[in-house]
Amino acid sequence: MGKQNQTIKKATIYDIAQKAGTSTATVSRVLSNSSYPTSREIRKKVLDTAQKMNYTPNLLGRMLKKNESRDIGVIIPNISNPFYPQLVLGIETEAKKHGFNILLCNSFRDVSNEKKYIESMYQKQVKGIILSTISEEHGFLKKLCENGLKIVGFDQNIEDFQCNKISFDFTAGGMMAVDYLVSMGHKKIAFATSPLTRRSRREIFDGYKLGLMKNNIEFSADYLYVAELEKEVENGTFEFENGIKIARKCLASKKLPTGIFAVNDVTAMGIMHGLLSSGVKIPEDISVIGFDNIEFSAMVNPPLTTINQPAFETGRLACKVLIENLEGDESDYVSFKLEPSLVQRESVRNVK
Amino acid sequence: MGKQNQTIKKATIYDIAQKAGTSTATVSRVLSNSSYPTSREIRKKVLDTAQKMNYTPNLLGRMLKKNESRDIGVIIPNISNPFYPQLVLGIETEAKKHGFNILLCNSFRDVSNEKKYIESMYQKQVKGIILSTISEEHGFLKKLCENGLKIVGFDQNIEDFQCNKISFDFTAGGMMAVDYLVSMGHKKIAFATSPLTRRSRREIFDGYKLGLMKNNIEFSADYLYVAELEKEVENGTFEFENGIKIARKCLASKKLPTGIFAVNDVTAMGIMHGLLSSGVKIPEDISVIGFDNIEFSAMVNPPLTTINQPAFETGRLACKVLIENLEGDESDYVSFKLEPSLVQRESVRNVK
DNA sequence: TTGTATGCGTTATCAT
DNA sequence: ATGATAACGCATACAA
Repeated sequence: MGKQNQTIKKATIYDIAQKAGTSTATVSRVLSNSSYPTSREIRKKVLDTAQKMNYTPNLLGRMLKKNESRDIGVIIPNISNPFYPQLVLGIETEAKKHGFNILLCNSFRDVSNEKKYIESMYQKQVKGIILSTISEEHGFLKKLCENGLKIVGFDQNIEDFQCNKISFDFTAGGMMAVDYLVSMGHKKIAFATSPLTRRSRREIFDGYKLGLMKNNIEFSADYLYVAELEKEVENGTFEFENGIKIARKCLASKKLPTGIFAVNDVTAMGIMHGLLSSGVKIPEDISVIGFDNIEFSAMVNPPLTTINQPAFETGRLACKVLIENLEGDESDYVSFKLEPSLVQRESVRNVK
Repeated sequence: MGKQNQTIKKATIYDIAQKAGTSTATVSRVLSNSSYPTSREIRKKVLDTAQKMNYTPNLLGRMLKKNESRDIGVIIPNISNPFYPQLVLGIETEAKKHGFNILLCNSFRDVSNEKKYIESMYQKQVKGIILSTISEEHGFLKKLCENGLKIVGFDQNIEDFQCNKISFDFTAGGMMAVDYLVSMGHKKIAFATSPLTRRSRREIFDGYKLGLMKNNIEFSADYLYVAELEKEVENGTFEFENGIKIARKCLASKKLPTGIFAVNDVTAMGIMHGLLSSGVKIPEDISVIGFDNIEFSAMVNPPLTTINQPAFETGRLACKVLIENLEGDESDYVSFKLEPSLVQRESVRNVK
C-alpha cells in the first residue's frame, strides 16, 4: 500500500484563470472576497472551477504581497506546567475573537531557545509576540522592537526598554497568604520554597516577610525552608519532590510551625504528601497554604487553600493589549498589574 | 512615551546588495549559507552590511520560492488536559532534533474548529500534520492527503482512508486494570466512567468486561457507574465532578464494590475525593485504580495506582513517523500500537 | 566567482 | 467589469 512521495503541484489562481478562461486578476478578486465588483456569471464560473480543482490559497504568497500577518507569537517557559496552558487558553480565546492565530513555543527557560524562537517568529513575519522572557539581556529583542515588532511581556519583567507588560503582584499575594494564616490564629508561619532564583519567588518571599512584619511577627530563619538541590528541572515532579524534602526538614526541626506557606501549589502538594505520610494531619496538626491556584489544587486531599494567580485572565489581557497595539494607529506602552485573591479550601485550620 | 505605529521597512537582500555594491544573487548566496562559492572579501562585506542594516531574512520569500516548509502542524483536543502537554513535549523533542517547528492548535473537540485549523495549516504550506481528529467524516482531510499532505493520527482512529497511525491499546489497559485488581483479591469490581461517547472510553470498557470474563467474574450492571450530565465540558473540573457524583451514587447503592476502576485519573481523583469526604478510607475500605497516569496522579492522597498511557512516547513516535514519511523518498503507511503498563502506587489494597 | 533575469503565488495598479 | 503587468523577498538557472 505504498504511495509515491511525489511533490504534487497545487492549483494556483493562474491555473484557475486558464480553465475558467479569465485572468488571474479576476480570479484573485473573487477568491479573496475582494470588494471589487465582478459579474455574477464569471464569479460563479471561477468559484466552480476553484472547487473542481481543489484550490486552496497559498498564504505565503498573500502574506508576502500584502505584508500582513494574522499570527502572533507566544513564548512560555514550559507547557507542562499547568499554569501555562491556562494562560495560553486565555490568549487563544482573545486571539480567535479578532481572527488571529497563535504560534506557541516552549523556551524551557533556556536563553538560546528563547532567542531562537523569537528570531524564527520574526522571520515568519509575525507582528507581535507575547512572552515570558528568561533573558537578562534584551538588546536583541529591543532591536527587533525598534524594527516594528510589538511585544507584551508577562511573568518576569523586561527592564532594559519600554514595552507592554502584564504583571502580577506576587508580593501582595505573599502578604495575603500570611494575613490569612494570621487571621486564622497562626503565629508560627513557615515559608517553603525552591531556591530564590526567580523574581517571582523572591517577590512572594518579600510578601511573606512584609506580611509577618505587618502582623508584628518576627521573621525567623528557622521557619524558612528552601529546598536545596542539584539542578533545577523544568517539570512538576521536581517541585513536588522539593515539597517532600521540605516536609522532612520541617519535621526534623525543633521548632514546628503551625502553618506552612508554599511558594507554589505543587510544592504545597509535596509538603502535604510528606507530612501526611509521616502521620501528620492536615490541617489538624499543621496548616498548608499554596500559591497559584492551579486546577489540581482543588483535587488533592485535603483541597488546598491557596492564592489565586489569574492565568487565563493574564493571557486574555496580554493578547488584548497586543492586538490593540497592533491595530491601533498609534499607542503608548501599557502596563497592567493583576491582583491576587484568596481561595479558601480545606488545608488551613482555624487555631483560635 | 508613545511610539508611532508606522510600518517599518525591513532591509532586504536588495538593500544590502545596493549598500555593499554587489548583486542580490551574491547577497543571497552568502546570507543563506549556500554552498555556492563566494570570495572572501565580498562575503565579509555582505555579512558586515547585513549586520549593520539589521537584516533578517523574510522566510515567506524563501518558502515561497523553495516550496519547502520546516513546520509541522499539531492538533490536539485541549491543551489544558494534562495528557496533551506531555504528548506535545514528545512531538517537540523529536521535531527539534530534525530542525522542525511545530504549529499547535486546540480543536476543543469541535469539528469546525478542527477543519478550520487543518485548512489554515495547509494554506501555510505545512507538509505534515499530527492530529487527534474528532470528525467522523474525513473526506476533506482525505482530499488534502491526495494533494500531498502527510498526516499521522493518534487518539481516535481514522478509518475512511489509509494514513499513518499511532494508537494505544485501551482494551488491553482495561483488562490490565481488572487483572491487577483480581490479583489483589478483588471480586466486586466497579467501572466508573463519563458517558461512553468516545471510542477510547468504550474500548476501556470493553477491556473491563473482557477482564471480568477472563477471571470468571460475571458482569453486573450494578457495578457500572456512568456519570449522567447535562453537557460535556472540555476541562478537568468536569471529570472531577463526575467522579464525585459517582462516589455518591456508589455509596448510595446496596452493593458496595471493593474496587473501583475509573476510566481516567481525574475521574478517579473525583471518586477518591467523594469517598474520602464521606469517611470512606482508601484503600482500606475501597480500592481505586485510574487510567492515563497523568503527572498529578502521583501527587494525590493516596497516590493513585493507575494504567500508564505513554503520552510523551506517543508524541515522539508520531513525530518520528511523520518526519520519516516527509523526508523518505517513498514510504508505506505505518501503524503502531502502544501498550499499557501498570503503575502501582497506594490506592489499591490487597484484600486476600 | 559574479551578475542578470526569472519565477514562486498572490494582490494591486493602471489601462481598457 | 476585466485584463495585463508589476511587485512582494528570495533563490537559482544561466550567462558571463
